[in-house]
Amino acid sequence: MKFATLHDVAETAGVSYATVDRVVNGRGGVAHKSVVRVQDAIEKLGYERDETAANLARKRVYRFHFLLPDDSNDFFHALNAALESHQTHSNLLRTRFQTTRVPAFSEAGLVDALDGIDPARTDCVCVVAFDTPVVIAAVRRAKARGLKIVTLVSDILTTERNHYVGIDNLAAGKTAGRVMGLAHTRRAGCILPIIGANRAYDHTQRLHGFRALMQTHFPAVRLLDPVKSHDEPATIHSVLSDAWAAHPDLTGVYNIGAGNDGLIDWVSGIAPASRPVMVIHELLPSSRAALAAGLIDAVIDQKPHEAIGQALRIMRQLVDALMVSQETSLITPAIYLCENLPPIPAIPSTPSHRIPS
Amino acid sequence: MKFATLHDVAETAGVSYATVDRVVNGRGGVAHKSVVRVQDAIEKLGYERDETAANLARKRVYRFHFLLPDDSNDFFHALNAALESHQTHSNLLRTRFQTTRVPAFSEAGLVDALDGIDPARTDCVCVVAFDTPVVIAAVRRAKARGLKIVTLVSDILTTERNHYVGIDNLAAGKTAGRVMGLAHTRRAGCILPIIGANRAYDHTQRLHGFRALMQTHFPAVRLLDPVKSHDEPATIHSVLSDAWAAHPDLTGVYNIGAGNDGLIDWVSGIAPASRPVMVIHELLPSSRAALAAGLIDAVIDQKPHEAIGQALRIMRQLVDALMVSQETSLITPAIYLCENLPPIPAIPSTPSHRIPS
DNA sequence: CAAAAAATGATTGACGTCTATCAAAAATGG
DNA sequence: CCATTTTTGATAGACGTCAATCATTTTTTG
Repeated sequence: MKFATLHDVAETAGVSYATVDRVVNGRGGVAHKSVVRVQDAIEKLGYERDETAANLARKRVYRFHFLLPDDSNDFFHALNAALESHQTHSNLLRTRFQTTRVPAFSEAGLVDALDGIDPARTDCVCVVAFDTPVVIAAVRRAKARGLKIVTLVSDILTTERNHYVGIDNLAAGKTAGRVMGLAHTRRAGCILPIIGANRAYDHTQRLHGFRALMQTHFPAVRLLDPVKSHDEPATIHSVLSDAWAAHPDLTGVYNIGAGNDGLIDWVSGIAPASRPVMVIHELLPSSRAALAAGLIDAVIDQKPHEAIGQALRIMRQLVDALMVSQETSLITPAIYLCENLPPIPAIPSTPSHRIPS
Repeated sequence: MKFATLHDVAETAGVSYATVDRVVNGRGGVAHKSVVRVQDAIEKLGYERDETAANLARKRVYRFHFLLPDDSNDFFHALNAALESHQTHSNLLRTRFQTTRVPAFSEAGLVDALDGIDPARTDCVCVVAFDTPVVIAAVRRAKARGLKIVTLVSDILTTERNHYVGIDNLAAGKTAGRVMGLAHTRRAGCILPIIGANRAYDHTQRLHGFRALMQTHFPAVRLLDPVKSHDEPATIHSVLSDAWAAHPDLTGVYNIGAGNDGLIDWVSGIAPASRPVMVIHELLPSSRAALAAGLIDAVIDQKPHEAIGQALRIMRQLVDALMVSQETSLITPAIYLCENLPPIPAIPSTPSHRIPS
């Protein structure tokens, strides 16, 4: 039941270890018949390279640098938590992390951070970028220095980064629409979409998806014009009060952006029997609690943990230089109702070495 | 930017490597002050054990044996596929798999398979068991031989296995209920639950959750008595035809068990505008296609891939003997609508060694 | 203070792979 | 057949940890 080693392969192939090494590592200078014999032996023994030993010998270490917005935005908190969770669980994979908080929405801050990354101590950068010429130029400089760039959550000009891991905002909006539509099966209604700002590309994408789906599949439901919230709880609260007064027939609210605390605050003052169907984004402590309490109906979540995991996988592949296809990995959104809330992740705190008792 | 090694720790602690080793591996016989110095050095250097080197040195190999029902049931196919997917991706973790197909519903077959597992070549068994005295006795014998036992999907007497990884069927039923309820927001309705058989514990659990949720939160919706399908497509088809004839006001169908092909077949003959809301279980090729085609509304999925992943994690922990708490890990169900279908997993086929071109 | 016990040091050979070097053998060409 | 070239063999030192041994030093105890 032991694993076959390269030495075993050499023995059953009837060649030396050196030859086997030349074959499996593609060093060339091996006669065809020897290649065949080695491959046959590998096949026969079911040999699988022990990647851990290989990485140990190669001294390969993945050095990743994350640039995350230093935003009060809940979602980035969740993203950060996801990153930390992955950090503690990925010591198996010889990965070193560095994280820099970049002032939110600061072009200069992002550019500075990018320019400050030393390719001598970093292999790959994962950045929540935005698509402006200045940032793109900084990304290009970083790539010229030999760094690999993965954009996260928010993409830039396709040709300049190596990969994008993100959220399929169109699908997210459509999913929200489908949930909302489900709640309007065989009945008319009136829905208020709330958007952070028109300039937020991801928000317009979601709105677009939401609208498209509602219009094709639920034409009996009336969509109000989206109102802007600037992602601020207080604004959302007042926006909702106004809308509720102006449209007594309101049957649904879809908050596309952040600031859900204001929404939750508002809805907790509405009679449950008559409150509109509430669909929001991002599963966070507050939205989770509101969902569990029955104040809102559905949360569309971007699965930050999965996004980070995906990013890490791709970053490793980039460093290993076995990255050819796919330039973008889209995360499909999850739907949470109050009955399928995932367990609250336990606090890691796993020392990698045993402390004697 | 290099990683600190145990030798580095020894040096900065001013002790020998041997002492450091004794500390971090808890071998005892170390003076308190030395322990402190080592711990301080670890802290100072930010040392983290290189698990890959440790596992290499330990020659630790996880040898897992899976006993899965050899059922035509779609779900077990999915489970099997998930297992295979994990197999190809987990060569990093020094894990050896063995899988035995056990004749479905055959107590004797399961017992034979369990008794046939040699503890000399297996560390941990993952089994889809059922809770009968004979099976429990076999599990007890296996444990007595030194094997660790993880039950999957279907649990047995709690005290006899080491861990249960499974599906929270109550939550699954409630989730289905919530989805169905959402589709009956502010309107009455009439729903037909279809069950495989009363004796299937998981089915009754789901039904229970479904009922409880509907009755408390959607009292205006009438629940018909559940009809039995024996999980057979043909039966489901005829059951649906009958119900549709008997209850022209039917607004929802919840199929708790398998046999969805019959359901899909039936629904494709109904006018989309008047068809009931269809909620079913398990995302499989056929149900996925039906969802995408708009023939059904929601699929509640048990995430077999995650379940297997969870089982593997726990099995490793059991073998490492760092398993104390938790006796059961419940998987929360996922909700799939046609807009948030996950990408179809790519075919792996990753040779672990490079083949020269 | 001597004897026993406890703690520490020094060292070594795995584990499976990578990488490199040097010598030896086999195939090739003229 | 000799001189090249190509292909192979043999070997050794990493990588970071585990596990074990044996010798030595320090501390404790009576």
